[in-house]
Amino acid sequence: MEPYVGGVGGLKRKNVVGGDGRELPPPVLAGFPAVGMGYAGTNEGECQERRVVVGEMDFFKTAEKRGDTAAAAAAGASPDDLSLKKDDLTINMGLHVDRRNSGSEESTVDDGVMSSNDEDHREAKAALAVTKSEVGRLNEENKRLKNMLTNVTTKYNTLQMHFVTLMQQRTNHRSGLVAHQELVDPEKKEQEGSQQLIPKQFISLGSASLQPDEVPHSVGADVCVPSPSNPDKAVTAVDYCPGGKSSNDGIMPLPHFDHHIHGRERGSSPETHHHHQQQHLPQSWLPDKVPKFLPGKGPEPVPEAATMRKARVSVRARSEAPMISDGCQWRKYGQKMAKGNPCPRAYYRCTMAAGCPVRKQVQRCAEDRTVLITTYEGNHNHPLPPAAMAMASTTAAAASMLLSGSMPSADGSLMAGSNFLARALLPCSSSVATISASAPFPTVTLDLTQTATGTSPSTQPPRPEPAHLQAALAEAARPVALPQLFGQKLYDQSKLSAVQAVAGTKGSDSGALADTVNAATAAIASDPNFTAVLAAALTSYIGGGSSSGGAGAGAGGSSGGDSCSREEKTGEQNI
DNA sequence: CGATTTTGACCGGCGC
DNA sequence: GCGCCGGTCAAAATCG
Repeated sequence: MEPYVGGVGGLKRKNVVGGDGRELPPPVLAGFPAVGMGYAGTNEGECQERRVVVGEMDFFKTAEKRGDTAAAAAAGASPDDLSLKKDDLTINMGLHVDRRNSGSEESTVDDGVMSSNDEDHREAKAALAVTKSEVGRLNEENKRLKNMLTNVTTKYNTLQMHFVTLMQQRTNHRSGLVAHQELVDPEKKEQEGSQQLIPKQFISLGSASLQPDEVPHSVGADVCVPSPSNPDKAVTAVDYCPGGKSSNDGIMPLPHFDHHIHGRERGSSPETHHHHQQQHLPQSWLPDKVPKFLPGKGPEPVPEAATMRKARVSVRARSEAPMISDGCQWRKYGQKMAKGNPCPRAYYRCTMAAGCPVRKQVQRCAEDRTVLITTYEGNHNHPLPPAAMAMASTTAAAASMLLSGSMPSADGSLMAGSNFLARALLPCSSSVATISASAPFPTVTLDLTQTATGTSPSTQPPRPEPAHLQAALAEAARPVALPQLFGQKLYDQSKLSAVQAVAGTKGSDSGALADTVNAATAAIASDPNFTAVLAAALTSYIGGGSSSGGAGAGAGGSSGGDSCSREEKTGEQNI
């Protein structure tokens, strides 16, 4: 074994040296440098590296700010039902804010009032009159919208309970080793679930003070995580509920999602294997984890190798900052030019704990370089700060879905319905989760960019009108749309973490998960950060869908983190 | 001085 | 077998 003789680093650098003595990367490389490199330009033309640290785009801080605004809007101004107006979009949506619209309105009125010209006065009065009538109309709309919001919230709660019921049923079946039957007859399951749509189960799930034997065993059983201190000891995720025993000083344990199933993974560097060992989980959790791959039942039995893939979660966000702040600490360990994208792809690994196997790739979208694509992979082996929980939960839930073997069906019915649901439930957001099945690794993409560019509603996907919303909810609640479900604990923790991240964390004794869920429900209207979490929940929800089997290993191509165009070619499906 | 970034080399998978 | 490609390594440089 020869010691590795790595590159010679700086000695071989051929880059131009900047005026400050620092080297400048080749122009193409400098396009959108990743973290720490400081990025001063706003587009590909301004690619010079400078040590002017613009700082990361703080995903959650931004969300919080917007949340305040959105909350104010919910209290007074109108969120304008489900067919939002421009201002509402700026409040609730994307990562960009365009306030020109509201500003221009005000200036119009002011200009009129200040004018000494009679005609201008008349115009100003007319404008004021119009404004007053507009205000009245908006107030009416406010009331109407509040009612609608209540409706949506109620129905969302209903869906949640629905989910919980199904989760428990599913688990009960699994415990009887008949999990696969749920695949065969999801409709029946759902009907049963409908009949048991009772708060009792909701409460039982949410109550952190339940006796151990009262807690449905399934609640935490789906997500077994190795204890950071003792990787060999699987800990159910329920142990991580803030209402539980865990005490943490602002650091929250994370939902764990392990996509590295027993010793196979692309790229087998020594270190990678090392991480594998750290993550090695008791085999007992496997069958439960991948019910889909029970032999001999599926229409297309998937080779075991196909299950041994990493799941990835890709987040697309519009940002001029070099990196989205997701609450974790990252260390850059590489940068490569990826084929088909002039922007370099940066590789980071989590440095919050030694040996944390989580990595992420950051890359600009080739088509729209304002879009930052962050792809997460792996599981943290350490607690996370609250700010990191939302993202981690999102990725965990999404990845868990993939890991569970639930791939999107080629039949788009479920997808269509859920997409509809997503848009209905997220009227202020267009976060769209997509699943790429043909990439080497199954990838969930959460697209948070869609409304950020267009301020014109006409350019947006049609927002559900009230009637449409009803239809969406109804469709989403169809029996066929509620198949075997996702890792329930992840689902719960998604919401949990969302609320905590949004509301600044209730603390370790926040208590009943039910409260959290309720708060999360309330958060729908007040904080766009919930978008990601609900997207995760939806993703998980979809994850229980059909079982068309793992897609093949695509040819060498990259997955979520790669260019937009390629991903679109890979037959991903909208949720 | 430790942590982080930079960057060419190395490695393994895959397609031809 | 060869080349391409994505991912990772690790020495050197840089930062705080």
